[in-house]
Amino acid sequence: MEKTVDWEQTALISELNQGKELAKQLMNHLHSSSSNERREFLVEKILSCYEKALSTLNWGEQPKPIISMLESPRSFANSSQRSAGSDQDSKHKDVCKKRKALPRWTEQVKVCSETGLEGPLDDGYSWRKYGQKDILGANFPRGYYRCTHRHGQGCLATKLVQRSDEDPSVFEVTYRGRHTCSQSCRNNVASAPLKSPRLTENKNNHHHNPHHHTQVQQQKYEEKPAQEILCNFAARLTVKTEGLEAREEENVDAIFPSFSFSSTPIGSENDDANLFCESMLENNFMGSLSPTFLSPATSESNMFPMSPFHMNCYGLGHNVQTSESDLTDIISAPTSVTNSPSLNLDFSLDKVELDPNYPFDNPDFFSKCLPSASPQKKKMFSHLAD
DNA sequence: GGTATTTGACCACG
DNA sequence: CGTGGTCAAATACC
Repeated sequence: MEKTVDWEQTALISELNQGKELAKQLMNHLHSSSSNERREFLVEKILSCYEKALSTLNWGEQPKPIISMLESPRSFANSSQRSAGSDQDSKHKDVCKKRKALPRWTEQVKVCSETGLEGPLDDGYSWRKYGQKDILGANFPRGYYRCTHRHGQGCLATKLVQRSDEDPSVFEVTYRGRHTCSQSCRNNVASAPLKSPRLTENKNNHHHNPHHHTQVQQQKYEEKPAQEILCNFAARLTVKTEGLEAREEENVDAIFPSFSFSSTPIGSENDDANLFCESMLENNFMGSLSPTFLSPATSESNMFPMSPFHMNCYGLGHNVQTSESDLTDIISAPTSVTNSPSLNLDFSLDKVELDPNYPFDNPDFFSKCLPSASPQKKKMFSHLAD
């Protein structure tokens, strides 16, 4: 428990420091010719920082329903073992009780509401929706997705997508289980035809959904070129590891290599790194990584030795701090450790355990992985690659 | 016709 | 018994 307290304090300090630095950044942007979008983004991040800090202080007092629900995993229907039709009576008898054993983590994916971008973004994997449920206390229904290759390859990865009540432009995506399928991440990362599951808000919910997004908007979204959508994907992405019970299968330390959980203020010298993270997000790059980083067993996993970097960008100290205990105790925290992209921006690429073979110096890298990055950012990446 | 989504029903858990 | 998670038939889409 002391660890938790220490961590809380660290997280709190980090968030507050971060808020301060972001405010400074914002001040600079006020004097420059920065776009309103950039300013709004900073404001949003600042608000988020303080929100997180406050939430940290309130730990255990007012757990969000959505988070606390994660504490009580339900039965796990191992559908691959289920037979249809005649076997109805026993169909749940052989339910695997080990759902809890599956690694879980949550991402908060923020999208620009004004872009008409709706629904969870493509994360590099193909998902098939298998259910939708109105959740008590939530304004929006929760969507249930499983890997398309469940039957073909027995991939048990699933995810839950819950639109945030507080900020409808935020989707909480809870991944569960890792991909054992061999679907190619790289294809999806590079030219991800943005999958657009149908709106999760539906007729059951429109009565309390003031925005009342309809199929029309959905259509608009679907017709948008992926690049444009990605460009509009102003992003906030949080990854919360919700359970590391998978330790029984793999060494967590190996999954989460050491990284700093620093509260080093973000100076101007870190702007590059900041932009780097941002750009990764804008191109949905991180989203593609996330399902991967807990999937070292997947043959594709080595494609993205970026996980530590990912965590450095988004402050996943949480995971390491709590890897020894059942994280479900921690998960009841009202919010994530942080969803602030710049928490740990004092990294250097040396620190990060990047695969030396990772093709940063490959000209194709930017065109393939960062198709919509601006020339300036691409240039900046080149600089970082050096 | 194959594949994906919707949706009501069922089930397990607390 | 209420709730979240899943199934599977019906439906929609390509």
